Amino acid sequence: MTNLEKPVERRYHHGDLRRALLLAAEDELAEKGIEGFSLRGCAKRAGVSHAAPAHHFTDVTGLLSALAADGFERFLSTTNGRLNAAAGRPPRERLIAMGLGYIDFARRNPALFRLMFSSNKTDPQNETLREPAATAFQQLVSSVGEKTGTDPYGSRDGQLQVAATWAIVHGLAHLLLSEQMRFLNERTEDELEADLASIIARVTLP
Amino acid sequence: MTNLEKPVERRYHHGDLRRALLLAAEDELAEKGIEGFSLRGCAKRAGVSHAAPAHHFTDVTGLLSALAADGFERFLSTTNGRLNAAAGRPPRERLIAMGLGYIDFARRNPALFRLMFSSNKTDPQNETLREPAATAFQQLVSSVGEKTGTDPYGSRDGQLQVAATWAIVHGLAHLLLSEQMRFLNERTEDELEADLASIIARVTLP
DNA sequence: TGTACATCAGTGAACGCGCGTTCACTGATGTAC
DNA sequence: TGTACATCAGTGAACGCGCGTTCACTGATGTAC
Repeated sequence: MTNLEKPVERRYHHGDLRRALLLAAEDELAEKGIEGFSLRGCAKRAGVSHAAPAHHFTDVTGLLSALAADGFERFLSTTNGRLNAAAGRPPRERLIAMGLGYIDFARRNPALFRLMFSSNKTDPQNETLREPAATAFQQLVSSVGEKTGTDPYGSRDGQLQVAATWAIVHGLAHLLLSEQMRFLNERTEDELEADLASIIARVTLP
Repeated sequence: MTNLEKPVERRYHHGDLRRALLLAAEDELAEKGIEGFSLRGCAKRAGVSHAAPAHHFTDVTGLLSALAADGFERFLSTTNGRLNAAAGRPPRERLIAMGLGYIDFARRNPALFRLMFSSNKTDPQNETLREPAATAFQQLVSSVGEKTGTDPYGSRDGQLQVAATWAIVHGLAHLLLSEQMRFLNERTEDELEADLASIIARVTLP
């Protein structure tokens, strides 16, 4: 029996515990929510003693910040995917597509979304978190700029356009997550997508 | 020394502990946030043993639900105040004024706002919570109806108009609370009010 | 290729902490007569 | 007006729990020679 045939389990060293812990943390977060999240729970999911995470993340905040950073990267790839899928369409349509991707991400990863955008459990100073978050914001600014043909930073109106776009999309995401707008939550997937697009369109007008 | 001159402190019975606990809970929430909130902390603030709250609220969820219900009532009076202050103005302006009240409430009571709208620490089935929450929603629907001159429930477009208004205002509130849109958070109060109005206006067009 | 050794990644017991809840109790209040 | 008594609102000790963190340790890995 060669080493290759040996079962992976029961090795003293994990191999890639950092990655495994991030995956475990995401499961933990999805199941328990931010409020029920615990480091010990993550270690258990990763099949490792509860003191092990300290070797990879200094503390809970470190782990959650890393998870949020990871979330922003996936968030970016979701919105980027929508932008690319709409390549060639008018900038306004691409902006709406990106907004739908934003909402889609929030609905698929509700707890992670809350961690990224409304939690005080991450460390906003953390460089590995700041950078992807800033990139995500920059993508939005670029898309608005592409649509208006100007640099949104350059004018008050440009800034307001960015804010309005972000706000409506962000608001829709939160409302859907908290299930507080019954007639929106009761729509079928297809109706919902169409309606969300129609709502976002109100803000992206000229 | 008559009883009236006696200090209020040190009475075995509190008199109005229920109310005192709600006030204490609000302080606790504001200082510790939802995640750091504890029943014992509330009891301590109210100057009462930590087992006392059980006589008025069955458990933490009960206390937080009552607090959220109270929040919705104050929320309503804030938005109502804005509506009244704009009495006589065109419906569209009144709708915008209400939206500004919505955001103002969120900024003045950030933790309470999160408790009301994004928390799973309240009991949504709780009747005393459901009723004021529904009333708040109904107020929004009415204001939109007043503006369009129709019953928003009656048409898809009416529903979308309600959703869009709520979403943009809700999104702005969340973005301001999480301080994730720098150029918005950096504005002065007056600039901010004007800009928020301008953003909301984009959605309330015809 | 073999050996010595430093470094690294994990273990598991122990710590102190604050939490929500339970419980027998006690002091105050209100009501019936 | 006085008394007996039920009910109510608060006390404080005790419970068990899960948490994050610390610590001495051990087993595996990688590197220098």
